[in-house]
Amino acid sequence: MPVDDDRPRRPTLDTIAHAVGVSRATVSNAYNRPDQLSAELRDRILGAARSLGYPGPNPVARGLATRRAGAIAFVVGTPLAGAFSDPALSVTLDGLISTVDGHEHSLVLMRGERGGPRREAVARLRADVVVAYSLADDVPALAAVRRRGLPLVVVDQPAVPWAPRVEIDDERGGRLAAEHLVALGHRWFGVLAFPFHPDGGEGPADHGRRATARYRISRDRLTGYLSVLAAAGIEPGAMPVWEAPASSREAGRRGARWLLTRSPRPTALLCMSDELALGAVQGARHLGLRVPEEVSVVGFDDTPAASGGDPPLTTIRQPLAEKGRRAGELALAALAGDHEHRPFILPVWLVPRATSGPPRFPLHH
Amino acid sequence: MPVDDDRPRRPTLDTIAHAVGVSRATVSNAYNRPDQLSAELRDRILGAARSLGYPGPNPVARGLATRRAGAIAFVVGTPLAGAFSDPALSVTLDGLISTVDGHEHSLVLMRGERGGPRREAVARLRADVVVAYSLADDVPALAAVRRRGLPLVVVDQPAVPWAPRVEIDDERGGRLAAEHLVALGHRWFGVLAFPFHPDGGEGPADHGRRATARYRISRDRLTGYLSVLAAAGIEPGAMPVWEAPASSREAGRRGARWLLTRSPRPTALLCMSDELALGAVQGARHLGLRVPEEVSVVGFDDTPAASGGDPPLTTIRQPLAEKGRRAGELALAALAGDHEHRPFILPVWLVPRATSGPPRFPLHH
DNA sequence: TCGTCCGGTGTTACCGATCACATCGCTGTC
DNA sequence: GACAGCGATGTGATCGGTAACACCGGACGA
Repeated sequence: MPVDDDRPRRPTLDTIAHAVGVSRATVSNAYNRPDQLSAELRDRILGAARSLGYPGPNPVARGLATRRAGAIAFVVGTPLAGAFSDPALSVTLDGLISTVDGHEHSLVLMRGERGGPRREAVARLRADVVVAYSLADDVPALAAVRRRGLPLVVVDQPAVPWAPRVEIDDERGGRLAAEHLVALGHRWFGVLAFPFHPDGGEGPADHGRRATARYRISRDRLTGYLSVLAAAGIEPGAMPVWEAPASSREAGRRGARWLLTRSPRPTALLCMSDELALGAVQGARHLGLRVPEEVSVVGFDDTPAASGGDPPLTTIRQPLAEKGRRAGELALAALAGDHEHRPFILPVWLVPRATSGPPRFPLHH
Repeated sequence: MPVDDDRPRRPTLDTIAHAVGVSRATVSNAYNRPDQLSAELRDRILGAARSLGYPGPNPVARGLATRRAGAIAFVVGTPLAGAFSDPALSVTLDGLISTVDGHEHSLVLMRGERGGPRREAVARLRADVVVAYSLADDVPALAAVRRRGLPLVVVDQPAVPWAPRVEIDDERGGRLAAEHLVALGHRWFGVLAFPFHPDGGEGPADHGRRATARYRISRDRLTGYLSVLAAAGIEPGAMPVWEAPASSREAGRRGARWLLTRSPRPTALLCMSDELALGAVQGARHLGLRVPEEVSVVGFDDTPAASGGDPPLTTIRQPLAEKGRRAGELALAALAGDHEHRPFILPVWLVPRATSGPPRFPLHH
């Protein structure tokens, strides 16, 4: 790629230095260390810069000299499009950006295809620290991050022993949801699950697929559900589990349609996200089932759509925005050389709303 | 900020060059121009790099040498948090990222506070081109972009004469929505509008505020609405217009609550986004009004939530993903030195669904 | 047999800054 | 009155690459 020198060369520090008759370092100081020179000279320099159209020190060159890219990378594993349509991600990202922005760092986004972000994209990444969000365990890109010597901060996933992380107790979240429904008297359940493997698979997930899951979150939430059901004397082996390919309403509708046509029909659906749950509510209605009279639905996350929905969704709340903020703080800390490895575990709560209630026939069949 | 040299220096091109006994340029070629050296030597170099833990050419240094930051900046004007919660943005951004990703460019995000992105953040921006999304006209940050000599691509807003842009015919969209409702027999309207000014104001918008609007989109859509109503002989002066501070359901609910308590009560609500419209539907229901029997609601955008909602929303469709993709193409083109200034205007359609119908009393009063 | 072309590699000059340190002219002090 | 101290500026090395071009030896054509 030849540099196209047809466009006029833009002014640099040198241009200004010559014009004012001082050294390059002094011009640099005018921008970066105002206390190092007299106010009068500084004004002269800045004035000359303005009239010469110099926009300030080139950030890339500065980056080389300071050996900092001046950016933090946010890496999403979600396949292809649609990543940003996930409100859980939106809210988390928003918390993150609100923390790092202003601290002279910008945010660069890197997305992955199926199987995670590309290794070579990591090699080209201009960033000082990487925040990984919702990646499968052991994606090759992470090895590339380590190879580059970049600090890594993990949100939820993947499980990386050498990286600080912020997460919630997903198993506890699962238990809270299941306990709520068991307490209401439900005995027949269906699970609308996150992906277990990064292969885009959709459909009923058998035991083998669940056991080898490469997403810790899906594993933990499912474990939470099952432990409660087992304790309540419910045979977990027979419980239908639908693996959705993504956290979207459309996927939730499809899953619910399958789950609610099993026999015996579940009276309660445990969903791993609010989007899936919202889709499940729609799916149930399409089947002519009333929520919560005939089917209870419990989500996960408590996104804005959950409380604003119709009906408002019973769900497990996790502090999404705070998760983003904490991740930002950890990233900033890593940049400052603070290598804290203690995971940050945020709380979860049950938020009962209008999509859960006692089953119509407490003793189904 | 002193460079912390306590951490061991990482290998560079020189390290590898010395180890293999070739020149720096040859190592560089091994990565960037495989055809410039023998395959055997290339393998030896790459092998040495691997065993020495060299992660490949430093992207920042490469950026300085090639005079490219290797990134495109996406600048959002939306105040503070919540930007990513807007599905219209999500979809557009996704289209954009899917285009530029893979072309050796990453995406850096810059958000603004009230009043737009900060000028100084623009000065520090490591990017080769800027994509501005939904900014008010004349925000100071744009002057900074120009000062830096960065190409600019505009999506929808702001109106910048020297920048290529992609947009829709917003006035036509407004007309389509209004014509649909007029044809159904409506005579009493309310408008749920986007912000007219970047001051976070919320409430009824009088004529003065509307006339000085700094958001072209809000201006044009409103003009579209009003032109149709005027043609139908409806006095536009009396029509209530609520200015929402953001495109969110919560804001929509609040606006609808005010609009639907005017007298005479509007039988139809023209909303500038689907999120506002979805909120309006909820607001109407809270007031005990049935949609569409007692209130018709028409949105704008046709986001996934519009079709998946309950009830499905009558709306104006615009090709959001394509907008993002086109913006990406324009950005890539600008990078390649192609300075095309013809605006890219995408089509809009009316999508009638379940939230619009004839008014209960065609001749109100 | 000699000149030329060509693939492969080294040379050298940047790219546009930052930073540690040297230098310079004053002022204040004993 | 000499010297230390200090604020203000200049010097020179460096950050880690890229790219144009020079150079070198062997193959090939005349």
